Order: sequence, then C-alpha cells, then structure tokens
Amino acid sequence: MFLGTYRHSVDAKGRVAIPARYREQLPSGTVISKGAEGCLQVYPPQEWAQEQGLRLGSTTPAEERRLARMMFGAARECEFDAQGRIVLSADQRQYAGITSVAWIVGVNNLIEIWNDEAWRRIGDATPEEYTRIQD
Amino acid sequence: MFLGTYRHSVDAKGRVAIPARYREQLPSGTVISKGAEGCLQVYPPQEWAQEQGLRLGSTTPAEERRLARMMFGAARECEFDAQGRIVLSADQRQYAGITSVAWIVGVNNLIEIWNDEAWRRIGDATPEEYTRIQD
DNA sequence: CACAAAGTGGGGAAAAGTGGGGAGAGTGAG
DNA sequence: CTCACTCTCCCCACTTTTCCCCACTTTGTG
Repeated sequence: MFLGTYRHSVDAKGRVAIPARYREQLPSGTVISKGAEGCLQVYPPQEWAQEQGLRLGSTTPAEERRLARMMFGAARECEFDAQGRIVLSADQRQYAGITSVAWIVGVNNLIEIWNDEAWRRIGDATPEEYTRIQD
Repeated sequence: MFLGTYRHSVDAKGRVAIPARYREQLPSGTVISKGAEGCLQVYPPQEWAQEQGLRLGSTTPAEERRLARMMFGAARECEFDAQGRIVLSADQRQYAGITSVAWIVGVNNLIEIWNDEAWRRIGDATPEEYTRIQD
C-alpha cells in the first residue's frame, strides 16, 4: 500500500527520485503511464497486469484500438538507477506539466506524479473540503 | 510486451531504426503488414501465427479469402541491417503516408508505425481524454 | 553530535540512431 | 549480347542519447 506525499526535484535529464518506501514495493516490471487529470501513474506489475487484457487483433473494435494505443503508447517500463531514480520521458513531462519539481503521491494501489501547481490544488485542501467529502 | 512511443527518422532509402528495446523481442520470422487506421503493424512470429488462425472460420469463405490476400499480400518479413533498421517498401510508405518521420509505437502485443500527423491525433491526447477513459 | 540513509547533480563511457558511399544482383533498352 | 541504370545490401563514420558511476548535500536517527 502506498501512502503519503513527497516533493522531489526533477533534474535537467528528467530524473526523479522515487521515495525509498515506495521503491521497496516496486519490483521490476513496474510501468509508468499517463493518467487522469493530467498526472502520471506508476503501476506495480500486478496492477498493470489488468491493462494487459487489451490486445490488438483483427477482431478488436476501433474504440479499443484507440484505447490500447493511448495506454501502451504512453507507457514505459520503470527502470531505477543506482540512486533509485527513474527517468520521465520528455513526452511524459510535457503531458504532466512537470519541469523542475514533482509531487509523488501514494494512492493506495498505485503512485501518482503531479506537477507543482496541479498538486497544490488537491494537496492544499482545507478542513472544509475534507469535511465535505466525508459527508 | 511492447511499451512506449518513439519518433524516428526515415531516410531517403526508406530505412527506419526499430528501437533497441523492441528489437530484442523480435526474433526472425517477424512480419510487417498494413493495419487499421492507415498504420503499419509489426507482428512477432507468435502473434502473426495467431492472427492467421483467428481469421479462419470467423467469416464467410469468400470474405476469408479476401482478407487472407490482403494480409499476406501486404506483408513482408522484417529484415534488420547491422544498425537495427528495417526497410519500408515504397508501397508501405505510401499506404501509411510516411515520408521523413515515423512514430514507432508499442501496443502491448505488437508494434505500429505511424506517420507524423496521424499519430499526433492519438499520441497528443489531452488529460481530459485520459480522464474519460478512466471513468 | 555523529553516523547512516536518502536525495541531488554532473561527467564520461557506451549504446543507439542517422546518413551516405559503394559493391553486386537484377532489369530493361539499344 | 552488352551497356547503363536501378535497387538492395553491406559497410563505415558521425552524432545524439542513455545510463552508469562518482561525489556532494540534506535529512533523519541513535
């Protein structure tokens, strides 16, 4: 289970350190792709496996073809360097609007990566907003 | 599994480099053919075999023959040069509208090759579109 | 305070991608 | 039949990107 929010810097090469607590739970085969509301999503292997039902074949309908292209085309396998960092591709950084700072957020079964401004709108929620979502 | 999108150039001889990550997963017997929405599709041997088997019995004999002619007629075996490139025939380039740039997209079980403009319509999907597919 | 762990930054070797020359096979015209 | 031409490969050279390694800073902990 992934919990908590971390603010990490992104260097000129697009590298971000993944928090050590998360890294321990991410075996090889972990995948990062584009997600809802403009974030990037990191899928541990068992979570990504659900997406793999989407296969292209001659009987695949057009809507599914588009879906598969979007999901798999946007994805990359996470490869950690010796310092525990992954590289966000230029395309992924542009999609998420990430330049020199990234917020890394544990969301139960997966991890999300947000740009500074977008995350503040969620992370800086007031007591009133927390009250509202619990009603 | 094929993941990710790569923008490669196509030279005057019709050669395109296949990303090294994909090449490692493509044994001899790999086939390239024409695909839906005007892309080219690269099938690893086991996918190609499965595709042909699937067609049988799924349509009327006449339609089946027609599909078989289309698939096999358009197909070529992929041959890599020492630099890991394949040659796209003039016919294939014309079909896909590819001139000097090609997008090479991993879509789970196979690889697709797109021209610049057509791929942008899929690859430049906005956060709103990714939000929609997760709802 | 000292030590260990985590995060940040950059240099350099190795790998991947790009472009072009030229030999050899195949094709067509004179 | 021969010559010129094209097309396909194979080879070499150059550029760009990736990734591996080292070192420093910061944070957290005993």
